[in-house]
Amino acid sequence: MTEERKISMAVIRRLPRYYRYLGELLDNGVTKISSRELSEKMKVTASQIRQDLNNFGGFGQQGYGYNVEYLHKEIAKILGLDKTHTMIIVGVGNLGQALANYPSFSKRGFNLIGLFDINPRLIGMSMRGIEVMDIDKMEDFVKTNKVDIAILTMPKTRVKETAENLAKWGVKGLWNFSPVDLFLPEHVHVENVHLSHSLMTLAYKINEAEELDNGNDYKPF
Amino acid sequence: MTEERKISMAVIRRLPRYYRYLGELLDNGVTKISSRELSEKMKVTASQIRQDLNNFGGFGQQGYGYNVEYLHKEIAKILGLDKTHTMIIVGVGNLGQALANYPSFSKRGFNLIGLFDINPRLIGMSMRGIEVMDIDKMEDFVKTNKVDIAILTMPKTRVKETAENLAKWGVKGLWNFSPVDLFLPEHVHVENVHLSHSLMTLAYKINEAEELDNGNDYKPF
DNA sequence: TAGATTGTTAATCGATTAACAATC
DNA sequence: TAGATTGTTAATCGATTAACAATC
Repeated sequence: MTEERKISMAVIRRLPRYYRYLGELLDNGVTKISSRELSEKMKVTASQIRQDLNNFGGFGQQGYGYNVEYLHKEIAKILGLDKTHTMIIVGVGNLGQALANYPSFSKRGFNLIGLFDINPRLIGMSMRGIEVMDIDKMEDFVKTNKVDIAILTMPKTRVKETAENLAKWGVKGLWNFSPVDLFLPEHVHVENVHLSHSLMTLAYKINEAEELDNGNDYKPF
Repeated sequence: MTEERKISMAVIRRLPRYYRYLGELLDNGVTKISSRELSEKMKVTASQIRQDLNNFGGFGQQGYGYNVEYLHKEIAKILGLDKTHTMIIVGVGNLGQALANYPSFSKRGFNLIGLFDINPRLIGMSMRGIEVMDIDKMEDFVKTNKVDIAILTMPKTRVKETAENLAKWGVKGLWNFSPVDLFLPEHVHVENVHLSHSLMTLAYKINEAEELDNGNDYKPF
């Protein structure tokens, strides 16, 4: 029995950035890089980069550094980008349409195979060669097609119920854009994009900086 | 001289969730709540809630708990939601339009005052009562209007230069939706929304779960 | 007053950084 | 071989959780 090394999400969330940066190096014809060089360009410590990578194996070579192409590929494997994933979008409003038109997803093996909405004016329309279907047809669709990921870009009132149904029908991942917390069985993975939270965080940063400029600490009373 | 209590971003990023949840309680007519009750509903520890809040002051009352309305308002103040913020959107493609139509921003005091694009087919169009302007007019606009936040939803090739210009022209916060790292003077605050990173993280979770199901650890060789 | 729950200090846990032996 | 840089252990730092005295 191999030992369980539970890797923290803090590590995982840094990998896409490494991956992106290595992709840029690759495009620029760079073949090798050391953790120190990488750390300087990415403004993290070299130690962190080496620790992060060594959670998954020794990808470098002492005295040399890392082969860019190899490391790039290995990170892809860790993240599961060497596999293809099927996706549906539930709620084809502005945001849903924006995501449907995102070209870089399919490049990374995320293939959109279905669009669903409740709005009769949208049903039957075609985007990226995919017809928008009535949400009533979703259960059938999900059960007959293998759907890995459902993108939830619908009004928040219907998200909880929809998420629970999708989980029941075998969808493994939910990419949730609603300001709603989903508590689902642990075999269903949820990734939240809380845009309003992100904006509030930005407001905090701006606000805090101004208060410090004015020489004021935050005073509750 | 008041002491410097540098509050970590980990704490700040939890506040919007508390804020949202308290708002829901408020809508449901709940007037008081204890840290324990809150912790059970939000699936965090009561200790963490109390520690987080006590970074900013004592908002509760021993033996009673927290007044929902008061705490909700105080968190708003901490995040700077008691002030209004002006925003412009730079790049009115699918995602920019989606954000322009997001109703909840203005509810929280984030007011959209300008839309900019490079595409002649979009320039002159009107969204939410705001005309899309040529990006050439942006410098003038930013310098004559007080712009707090610029939402960057443009192609990544032009983001770096645009961000540097906006910083120079006095914009305090950038909400960056491009897969680009911005290194700017520290008085300019950047909040990144890296959708592709988020999706890759979801792919990892799905993938990892399957490998564990199959009894496989990740094997690099 | 007795019971409840905060505010806050102390203990624990986990993540990051530093250091260096291994090795290419 | 000498120099460089990894992989990995040890030290530090920070964040979370536990405990409890203060107090409403």
